Amino acid sequence: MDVTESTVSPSSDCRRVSQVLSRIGDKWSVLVIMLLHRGPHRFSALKRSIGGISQRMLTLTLRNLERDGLVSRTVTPSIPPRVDYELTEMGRSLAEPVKALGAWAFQHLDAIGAAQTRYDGQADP
Amino acid sequence: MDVTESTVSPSSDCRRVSQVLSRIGDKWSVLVIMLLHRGPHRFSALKRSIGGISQRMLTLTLRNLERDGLVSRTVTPSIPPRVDYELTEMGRSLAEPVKALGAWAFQHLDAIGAAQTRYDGQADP
DNA sequence: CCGTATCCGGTGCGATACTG
DNA sequence: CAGTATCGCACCGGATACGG
Repeated sequence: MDVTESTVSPSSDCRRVSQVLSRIGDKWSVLVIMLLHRGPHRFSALKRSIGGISQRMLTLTLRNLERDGLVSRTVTPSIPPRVDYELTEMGRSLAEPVKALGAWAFQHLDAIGAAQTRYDGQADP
Repeated sequence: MDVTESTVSPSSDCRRVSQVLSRIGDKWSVLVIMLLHRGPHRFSALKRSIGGISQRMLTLTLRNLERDGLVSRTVTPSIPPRVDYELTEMGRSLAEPVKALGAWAFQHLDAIGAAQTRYDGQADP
């Protein structure tokens, strides 16, 4: 199905799309996805790689991603226990557009910064 | 510069990228961008097209996008006043990766929905 | 090691009312 | 028409402590 044209989404779909996008919009999901895109990671490896995330938010983020079918969670019941997270096929396919967006953001970092300073400069002082 | 590989972003850039992505993550920005991608719109036209947005959030969203240099705001001082919003060049370039993401979301709506039901089904009841 | 439970401050966002 | 101002709540997310 071609989404780029002809499909004027009915409002219900529109809201559902927004919900999906809000997932990638929350604070940590994108970081987690990008890390997992390099391969499977353990919980603590993710926690270490992402500086400044609380374990609460990491578990919540991973739960949501798992619920959406984007990451898989495999428990190895040893002592101490070991849990590995990995992108599913769908998760890997999501990584592509996300990477494109990340690349765009990176390329326009300074342009955006300049625009902000310009905007703030003519109002604040 | 090639972002897709070899560039292990230093943490400062990483946070700035996250900030940019948080813009597209907030509730209305993407909708506004997609609407403006079809051409310039007046304030009230945007408000009408997006069902359920308060005028407060519309102004805030537009202000932020303007501050980032993504949309331009042109005032026609008539009575009643008229304000048109339009994507800048940078805004149009952002629309492309955003459309890709939107297309992905649309394509995977049912897969995600199914995954969620499956996940909820084996835990809740 | 991997989580869950609880508390609590910051803020995103809607509702409403008022200006130019 | 296109905003700004104010209030109020819900909820996100950090800190901390505890359990398997």
